Amino acid sequence: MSGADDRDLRLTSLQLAVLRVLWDAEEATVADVHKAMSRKRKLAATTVATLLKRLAARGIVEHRKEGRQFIYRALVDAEEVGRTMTSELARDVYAGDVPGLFAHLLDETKVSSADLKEIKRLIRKAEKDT
Amino acid sequence: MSGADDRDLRLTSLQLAVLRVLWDAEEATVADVHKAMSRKRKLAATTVATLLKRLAARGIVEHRKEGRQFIYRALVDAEEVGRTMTSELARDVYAGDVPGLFAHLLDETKVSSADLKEIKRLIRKAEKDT
DNA sequence: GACGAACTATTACATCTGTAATACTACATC
DNA sequence: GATGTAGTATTACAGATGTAATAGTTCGTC
Repeated sequence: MSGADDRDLRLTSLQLAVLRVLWDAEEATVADVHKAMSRKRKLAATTVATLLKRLAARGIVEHRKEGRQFIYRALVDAEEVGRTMTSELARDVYAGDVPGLFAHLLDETKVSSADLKEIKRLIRKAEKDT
Repeated sequence: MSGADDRDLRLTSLQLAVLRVLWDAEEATVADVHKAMSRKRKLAATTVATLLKRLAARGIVEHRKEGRQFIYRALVDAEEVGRTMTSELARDVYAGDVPGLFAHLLDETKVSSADLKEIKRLIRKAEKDT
């Protein structure tokens, strides 16, 4: 769900990294997010707090207060963001040439044969309900 | 070719719109780009000039002078940009879950059956040279 | 009830982006 | 050679982003 609101879902790599933590954890404090991200990027805790606050201002996440700390949770799901950004990529970079996008996908990110199998299943499904 | 340079290929929608003109036309003046874009976005000619100049500063395009005007051409091809941005999307949004990305692709952008056919061909090819 | 610790809020600042107005320059024409 | 004109160069400015330091607030503990 989380609706087809009007929020702008153009998100940067860093913002997505923050969101990922929330997607994985459902709810998290600033400290939690900071910790979870620390493996990949070493940012000051206040930086993470700023990022979360900005995302909150955009309606991408929200928080409730518990004691003196904030518990954040995402207001958009990965589904939504994925769909949006994928369509934009297809439109902006591939001028709508979806097979072209797909070709790159196959080519660049090395897709495992298990993945290929899964993808073929998806195609059969798509063919059915055309 | 156009090499695995160190240029940052993170490009916005607007920047890609400019690039698209150059990709389609091989070479173009500011006026050409302005005109080509005008169907979609009405920008001042100086705005387009600014965009091109900034892209040039980033090494994404280059220009040569002819008379008093500049002839621009892209220094990166669509291939390159597409690959880069697709991998980033897969990494950042899908945490590397390529079938997930693909599922969205099938689901959201309505893929024609011709495209599905083409995609299946690509898969067979990928399976072969695994 | 004073103090440090744990948190959030405020402020900072350089860079990039979108958008364009204005200033400058050189060529064609009268 | 003065002038309009077609182009580029310079300057502007607000909003977003990455990054964080510092300031303020509130518990828990002596």
